[in-house]
Amino acid sequence: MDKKLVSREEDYSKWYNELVVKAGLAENSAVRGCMIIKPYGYAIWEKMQSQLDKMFKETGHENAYFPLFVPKSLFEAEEKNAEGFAKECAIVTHYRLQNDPDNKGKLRVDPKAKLEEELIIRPTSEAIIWSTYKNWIQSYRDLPILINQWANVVRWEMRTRLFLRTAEFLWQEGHTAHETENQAIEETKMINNLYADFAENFMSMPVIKGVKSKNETFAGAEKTYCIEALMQDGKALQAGTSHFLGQNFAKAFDVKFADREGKLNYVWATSWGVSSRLMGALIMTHSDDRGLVLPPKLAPYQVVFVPIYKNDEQLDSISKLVKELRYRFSEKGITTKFDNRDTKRPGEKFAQHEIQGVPIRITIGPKDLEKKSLEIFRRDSLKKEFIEIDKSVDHVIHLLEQIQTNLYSRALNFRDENITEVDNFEDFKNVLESKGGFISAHWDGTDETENKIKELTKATIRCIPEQGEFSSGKCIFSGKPSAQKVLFAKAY
RNA sequence: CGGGAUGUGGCGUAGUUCGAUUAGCGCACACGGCUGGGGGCCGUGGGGUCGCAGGUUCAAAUCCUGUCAUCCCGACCA
Repeated sequence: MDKKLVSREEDYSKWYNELVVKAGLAENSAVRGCMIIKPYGYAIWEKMQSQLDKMFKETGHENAYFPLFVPKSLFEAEEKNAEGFAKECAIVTHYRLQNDPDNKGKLRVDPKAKLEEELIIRPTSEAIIWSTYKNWIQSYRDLPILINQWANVVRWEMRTRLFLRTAEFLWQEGHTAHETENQAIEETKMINNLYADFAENFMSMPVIKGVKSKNETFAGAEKTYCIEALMQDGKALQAGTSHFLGQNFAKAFDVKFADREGKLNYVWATSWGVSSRLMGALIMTHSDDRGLVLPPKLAPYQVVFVPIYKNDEQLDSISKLVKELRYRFSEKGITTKFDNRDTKRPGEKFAQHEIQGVPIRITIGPKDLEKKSLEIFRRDSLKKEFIEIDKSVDHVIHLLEQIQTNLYSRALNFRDENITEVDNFEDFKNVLESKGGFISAHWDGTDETENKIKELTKATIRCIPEQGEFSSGKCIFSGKPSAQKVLFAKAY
């Protein structure tokens, strides 16, 4: 099979890029670091979006939309947040172009159109949102505010990678305001659990829930909760974060409310987000050498019908059957597509749907019509079977469930096999070099040790896990006492 | 911003060391036909002036200078 994609042993990033392009998910744009999301990729994103949106709404959140531009004075209000993002901001300084007198047919920036105050293109929206919340909140009766926004943000990254890191990306960001510290913390945790639920039950991607070390905590947050996933090349990927912001933004933007006793208090805040990076996570969790593998719950269509025919009469009778089947499938909530393009041959269609990760393919030809059966192919195991037409609907329902859980358990096995317990720094380095994956080890809790390990090995603390072993021990690097093991890994 | 590399039809490339036919090939594309149960076959055809600017030369994709862009490796990050 010389036509398959670059094999796993070869450069993983090349493999990843080729896959993204060949599957028709996205491509690089002419603008450096930016990405064009193609229809098929966007369809998957929309699936994720609508599911997450539903989950947010079920937990009491509403959608709203805030401006793309953040005046610099607002942006710098919360100092830590501003400092954290300053190095990667795109800035609007002018609002008009004019004909260039020295260069016919070209335009130039009109020097007279300089903005009095620069506008930052949001790298995240805390600033603009909290400057707004100030006006919305007077009393505890105005709380909580539970708002989510679907938006694009810009972070001027040095090095980019399709979906995983692009200069502009799509995401959702939740921004909530609460009466008490406890309520805000509960919200932060609830959202992190919601993200984990989404990752595991919809993306079939196992994640580890935990808290970030101080070093890795979001700029401006008190505490960052996260979900961490492991990719097939042994690198970790931060899949979602939920931040407890304390009163930092309330103080920076002077957002006070009258509490139940009539006293003025700063409100408590959270923010949380997942981005189009989840697309990258999805790809890097399940794909194989034939291409993308999609969990049925996120596939733009779950079943594709491919007809095989020699003449119009054959196609007609196949089409008739497909039409009926599609109707029966859609009654059961299964999404289908009939690939009756006359411009491609079956073999090419098979290959294309495999690259695109369609969970189930049903092939129908004259032989099947005769035998009243169908050829059903599942993408995850690459196995074919023949099923009687009358039993096909129930069978496909069952198969889709199986694929969904099979993908999860496959990924879970891989993940668990790649968590290594380590007791000393030598082993730590060896495992990191040879095997990769997560390394569970004791850490003394200091920034200093964390930075030193990062410097020496490029591994960072992905999270302090919520669950697992809590026995105390000695830090593998400094030998100082440690309360619990934390997870290290090289990360995207 | 530091280190390395590369720019040749839509994509991938050969040619560059050592200057010389009409810049070659594969894929893709278009047309015709055979086909059709895993990226099939045959034939025909269209499309490039070699990233850009300048220089050397009888002659430049090839040599020189400058410039722009992209990619990879670092630092930074969801």
